[in-house]
Amino acid sequence: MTEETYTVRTWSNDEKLVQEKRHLITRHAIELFAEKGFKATTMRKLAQACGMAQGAIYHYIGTKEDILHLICATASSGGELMRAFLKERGEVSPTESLIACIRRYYGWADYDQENYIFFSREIIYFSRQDREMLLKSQLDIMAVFEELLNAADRKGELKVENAAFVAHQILITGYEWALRRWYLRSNFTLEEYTEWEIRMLLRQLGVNSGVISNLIEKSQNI
Amino acid sequence: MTEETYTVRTWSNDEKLVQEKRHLITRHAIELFAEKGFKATTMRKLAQACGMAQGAIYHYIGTKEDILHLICATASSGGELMRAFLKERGEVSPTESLIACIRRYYGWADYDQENYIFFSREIIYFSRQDREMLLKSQLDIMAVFEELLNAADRKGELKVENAAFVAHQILITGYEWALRRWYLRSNFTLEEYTEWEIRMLLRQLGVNSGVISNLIEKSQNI
Amino acid sequence: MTEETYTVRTWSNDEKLVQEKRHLITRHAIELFAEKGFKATTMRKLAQACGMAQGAIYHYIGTKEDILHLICATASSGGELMRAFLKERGEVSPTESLIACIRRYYGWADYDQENYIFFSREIIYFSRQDREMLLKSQLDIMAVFEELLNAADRKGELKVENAAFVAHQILITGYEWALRRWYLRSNFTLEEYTEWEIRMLLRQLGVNSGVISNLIEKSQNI
Amino acid sequence: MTEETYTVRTWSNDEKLVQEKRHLITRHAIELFAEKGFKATTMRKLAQACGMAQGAIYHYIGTKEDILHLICATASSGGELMRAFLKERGEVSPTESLIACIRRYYGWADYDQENYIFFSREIIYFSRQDREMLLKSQLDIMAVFEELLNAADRKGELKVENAAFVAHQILITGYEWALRRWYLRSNFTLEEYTEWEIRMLLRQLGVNSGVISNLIEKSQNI
DNA sequence: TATGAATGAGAGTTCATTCAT
DNA sequence: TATGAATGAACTCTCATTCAT
Repeated sequence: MTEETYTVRTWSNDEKLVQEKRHLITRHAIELFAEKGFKATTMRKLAQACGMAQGAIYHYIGTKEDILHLICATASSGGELMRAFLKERGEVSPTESLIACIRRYYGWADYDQENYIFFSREIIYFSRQDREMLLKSQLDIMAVFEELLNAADRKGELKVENAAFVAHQILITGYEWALRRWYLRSNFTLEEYTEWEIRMLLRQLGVNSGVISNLIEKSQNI
Repeated sequence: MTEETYTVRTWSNDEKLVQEKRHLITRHAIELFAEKGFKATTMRKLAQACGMAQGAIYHYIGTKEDILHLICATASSGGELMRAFLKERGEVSPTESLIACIRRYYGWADYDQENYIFFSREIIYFSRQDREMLLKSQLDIMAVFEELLNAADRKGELKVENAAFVAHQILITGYEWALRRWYLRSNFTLEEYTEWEIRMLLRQLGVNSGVISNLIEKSQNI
Repeated sequence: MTEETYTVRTWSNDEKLVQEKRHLITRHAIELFAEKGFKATTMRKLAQACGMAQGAIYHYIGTKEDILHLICATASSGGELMRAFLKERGEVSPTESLIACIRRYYGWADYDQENYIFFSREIIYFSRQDREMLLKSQLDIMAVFEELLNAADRKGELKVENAAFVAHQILITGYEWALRRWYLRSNFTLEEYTEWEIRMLLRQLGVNSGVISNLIEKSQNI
Repeated sequence: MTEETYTVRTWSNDEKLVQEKRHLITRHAIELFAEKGFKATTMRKLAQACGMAQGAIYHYIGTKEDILHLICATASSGGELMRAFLKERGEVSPTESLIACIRRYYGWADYDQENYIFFSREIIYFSRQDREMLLKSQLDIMAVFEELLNAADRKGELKVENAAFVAHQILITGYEWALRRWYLRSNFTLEEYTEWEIRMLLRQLGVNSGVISNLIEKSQNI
């Protein structure tokens, strides 16, 4: 958990109200920023989308940039979510866990597409701290993949030479689904896309074809 | 080759000068846009960077948006370049050609990093035509990879089940190098990154380990 | 009544305030446009004249051109005003009505001098619709004069050969008072100018000198 | 002849060349100014119309405003032209001369329509001196009409009570032809318009209907 | 003399932010 | 606490004018 390096200004003392309104604001902000971009989204439009007066927004935030920070703060715990997901699923073979995590991550990428687009596009407007936080989140996710790969290797389920590279490929393949979904969809459903990634991945890690098919089939039934 | 759907205004009749100045402008624009973003880059700063007066820029372009179009127009011939590259290299085995093309493309991604970042970030500000042009360029490159994969398959050099997916992965892996180089570099050089991609790729296509090593070694001597 | 073909943008929902501010803006705009011209009047100066900040004006209008339209919209009901005036005066002889209308129109021309100057000068900057609206207004006024001339003729009060031409002359004589008042005043008061016009007019329509004097005297007592 | 109160700058010593170029410039300037307005006409467009380089214009004039002055200087001798025209026609009855002058003036108004529109519209951009010069020109023309009216009155050809007012009306009727020709033409040809003015004028000056017809017919054969 | 690239002040307009109500 | 009118700095773009060639 990164320390909150700066506090977003508010005029209100009612913490709960502040949370509520900030949630409202960031929710609509992501949508608008993803569509039109941070700079091209005016506070007027954002206020309108939130059903608030222009001035009202400034009761809960200090500046437009603060919104980015708030979005960041709520959206930067990828690694933790992944680990929580793993724990919840309980003990299975590392390879099965890996497959489940890929499915999970690609599902998020699809669901949070707007966020992914938004973060990749507006990254320059984030503060250094926020940028680092976002990077850390992605590295965290990669670390999870890497650990699972290594664990599976140790168990002899597969053979990985460069876990860092492979983990990176798993991540970007999911990430690019979010970014390019709009035209990838003419070739693949998310399900197909995910399956092909898993299949190709396991094949390059030396897993036997029959085993791959079994693993995939098994993972679909979850 | 898409027809140029609109002409960028200029007050000059000296075609050569126009080319020169536009090159100057786009060069600095890419740099600034990549760093600060399109909206956040002011024409004053761009003019300054170009060593021109504010007004001077407008001799060679009509509007700020035109700059995007000019950048696009010069950067949207990926497929053609790739095919030209292939032709120039002459007849070799499809697999060797594939490897050479991957090296070539990743080299471009590294060299044009700023462009790649810029395009992925500022895409929303492009006109529909320009967006389509850029997409077409990427699809063109993917098509080259796909064709080579299929050719290699037909020759029995490898076994590909879903050439479209694999081509997509080759592309995005190169693309993401450009986008994430700043932190990937702490793990890989471009050379290493490219080699790992080639190695993983061939492995998942069922190429024998020994052959892979040979092919990679061979391809390095070009 | 022409339909309002386009709506002028405003950020305010308070209709009354919008009306008020627009009135303020157009009032000062006419003054400045009449003095310096539309193009030579800057929005900064206009804002200053209105006692507003530069940006404030744009809460109530969309563009500088909109001001022209707003001015137009309020000033293009000449014919209706004239007919309303006629109705209000009730039934009198057409000739007497004609004389009253001339007095009325010349009075307006004097009162609205700035408008008249402004319209005649800045006409090129008006939209086609607005131009047509203004022309229609003038033709409407002419039509009133023409009808009264014909009615008077039918009643045998005077003899008119070309009512259109005569109506046109009545109109432009009033119109030119507005435009040239600044030097005409060294020869005539508005009162004298109007009387000479009426006198000359009736004379050319074959009205007996004695009758003319009576009619004029009568019309002065209103 | 008004004294030239200020000299327009030139870099050339070749007086003839200067005259020639200035003529070229003013000729095109009138056209463009009449169509688009003084402010809306750019020096670039003017230079283009003249077939000169932007910079070249500034060899022959000092500023854009100078062009207005130059136009003025060439166009402000209405009274003299009228008197020259009278002299040339030789001795005829004042009334016949009056009619001829009206025809002449209305012909000019038609021919020089662009000038008339231009002067009436752009008057605000003229210097005080130029404005006075232009006024003087119009007053000169009116003076000619006034003198002819008085002479005719003295000869008993007609009866004029207020020669100044009548002269003013003759003038503005011609002037308005130039300004409103674009829609007046749907009702009158210039010839008809002029005849109606003459007919109405003579009638209001107490000239006998038969005589009017004779005079008009006679005047047409010139 | 002619050219047209360059200059930069200043135009219209936008918009994050403030503050009286 | 909420409103939205007001502010004014800063944006993109224009254009009369200059000046090196």
